[in-house]
Amino acid sequence: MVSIKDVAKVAGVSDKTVSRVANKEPNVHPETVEKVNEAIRKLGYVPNMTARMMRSSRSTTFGIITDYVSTTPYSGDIVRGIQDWANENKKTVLMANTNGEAEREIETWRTFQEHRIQGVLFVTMYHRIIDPMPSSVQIPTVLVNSRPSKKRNYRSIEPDDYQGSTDLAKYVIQLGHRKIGYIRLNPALIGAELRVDAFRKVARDFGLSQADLTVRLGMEGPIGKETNWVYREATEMLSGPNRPTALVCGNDEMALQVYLAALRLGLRIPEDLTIVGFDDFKLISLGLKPQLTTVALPYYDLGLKGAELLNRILLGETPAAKHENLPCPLVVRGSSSSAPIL
Amino acid sequence: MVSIKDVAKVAGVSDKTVSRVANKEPNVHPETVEKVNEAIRKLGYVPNMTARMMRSSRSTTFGIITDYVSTTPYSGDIVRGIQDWANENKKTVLMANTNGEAEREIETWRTFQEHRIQGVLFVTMYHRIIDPMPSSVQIPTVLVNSRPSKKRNYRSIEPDDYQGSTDLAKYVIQLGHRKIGYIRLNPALIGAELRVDAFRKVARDFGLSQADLTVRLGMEGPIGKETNWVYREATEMLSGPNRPTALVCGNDEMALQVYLAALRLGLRIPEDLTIVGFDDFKLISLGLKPQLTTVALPYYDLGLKGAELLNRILLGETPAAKHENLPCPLVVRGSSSSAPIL
DNA sequence: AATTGAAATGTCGACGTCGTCATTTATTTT
DNA sequence: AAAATAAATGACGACGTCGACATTTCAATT
Repeated sequence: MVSIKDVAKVAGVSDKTVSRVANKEPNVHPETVEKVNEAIRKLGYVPNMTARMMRSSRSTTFGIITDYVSTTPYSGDIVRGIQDWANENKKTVLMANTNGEAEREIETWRTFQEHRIQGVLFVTMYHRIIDPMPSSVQIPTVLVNSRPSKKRNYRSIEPDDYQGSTDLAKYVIQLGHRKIGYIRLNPALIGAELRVDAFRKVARDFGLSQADLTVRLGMEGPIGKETNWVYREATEMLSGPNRPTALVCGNDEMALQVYLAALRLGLRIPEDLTIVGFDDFKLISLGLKPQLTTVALPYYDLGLKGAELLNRILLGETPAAKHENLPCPLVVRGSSSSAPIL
Repeated sequence: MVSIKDVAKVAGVSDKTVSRVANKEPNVHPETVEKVNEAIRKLGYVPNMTARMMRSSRSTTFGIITDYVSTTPYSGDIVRGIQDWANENKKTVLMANTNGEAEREIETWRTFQEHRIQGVLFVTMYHRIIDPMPSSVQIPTVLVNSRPSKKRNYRSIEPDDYQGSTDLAKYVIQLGHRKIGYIRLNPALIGAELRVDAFRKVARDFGLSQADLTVRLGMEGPIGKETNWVYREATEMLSGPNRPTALVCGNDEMALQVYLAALRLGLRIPEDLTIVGFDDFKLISLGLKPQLTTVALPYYDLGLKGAELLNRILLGETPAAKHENLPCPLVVRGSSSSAPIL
């Protein structure tokens, strides 16, 4: 591999001068710069990061630890957000996946330490509470899409499920719907709780009675292996004599089930029934006919801001908030309309 | 940061001996090993990869270059496959995403060179023909999920769309279906061509006439921004007097549209109509009711085998085939059944 | 006890880069 | 033209590790 010394020899200068040129330091004669660059080009010299890091004993690499990448589609967007930020800011990204296994997580922290990375972005695929790194490892870390358990002291970037659900609720209720069904997510997820709480709150604020908002459980069991009651619940709710005019789903996956149930029952969307989801999984939300009104999870921004936050921390700044919430924008599409006038 | 020398001092041995212990070299006195390990534990010493790499001037890092991660869900499984292999084999993974932009790709190759990575896995999210790295860069590279244009000389790992589609066709035809509709993918994708060709071939082999298999175009236009005719086409095909008893979809996304169209028309699945897809995007294939019979894309294995292949190449082996195809297994679920007897 | 071979440990330097400081060369000032 | 200052360049070593080789210690053999 061609080194700075090879370049120096060819350019007829000292290695230090080549170093200067490579790092665009001032006080190098323009002619020398030209000569050196010529040699660099000729030899195809590329600086050796490894040596650089060693010399300066600080790296420019971020580590990403993910848990269950495969289960949630699009969660890869978090990673993409990080990468884009990294690219913009001349950082490199080392990645590892734990599959949710503790042993792998420990190995990963170790590997990251060996590589002397600057900091870690701990990315979970569900918005949930976690407790990373029980070991003695001391690498600056930011949690992305999850909240640290109280005993730990990490900063985090999370989606604002509460705000998203609030906006969604207002939207649906302001469309005039008064009989609303809500099929909720697995209680194991933070988002589930936040979403249903927000919706209930808004319903109350708008004067809906207990009976106007029916909440049913759509999924339960351990994450990744839950049992799915959505189709059954939806069919049941929609078959009754006093059926809701709007069905709100804990997420888009559920909304798909609800579509199928509704169509099977001969209901037209949105004329007879308004359906809304949450997450904006494009595969579903854009694939459905009509397309789904839903709330988008800011995956990409979560990654982007997470990286940015980590960087600020590394720079010694101490950002105010412990947990930053990113907005979940409401995306109105064709599956929702005014409540039918009775 | 604590170095090998600090450990040496505490353990009362030379740095070299610590090195030996750290690398589990033979011929170190058991007592010494114990003493050194004690010191390592006490000081929390973690070997410095950077220095190791420099010393031995070879890294243990693979680079991954991806293009459009976000557009295809689950394609992240390719990356997961690579990571799992890497983890198993003590390699680290450096990642970068190009978003399909040439400039970013060039930057990425450069960065990877700076890091002196061993080799690159070039991962595309669609099965298509590409031409990476027009520059002079010379890093061993394996293409994953895509095929290099002829002029280039890369090895690749690809899904066997043809085999998958062949199996699917046989399955559907052996169920007794004789009037079959096929809604095909964007011609811009290799998979599209392979899938439809295989299906046609099998139909011919089984003695179906030209009229028995109707192929329609479901999507066209530039990748990522195509226009979608699927719902319209499906509705049209299924409304006719002589409608097919089975509808084959270029992928699962299309199958979703077909479900919606069929349900709207009051058709029962699978009693009245068999629907099959391709890809096995779980969000759809498991979300549909009944669940979708489809062909699974071996994303995870693509990554795993890709990493393995790259490693073999780095070890100096010269694997026989230029392009390795991985099987796409047929996954039979509830959306398919025997053709109704007329 | 002397000899021999193996086992255990140590010394030294180099990998590629760049910070520190020294030296040379060019430019400005008096 | 000499002195003072600034600009340009170079020599050297250290970052942490481990390969090559040297030396010391120990156990086995005669």
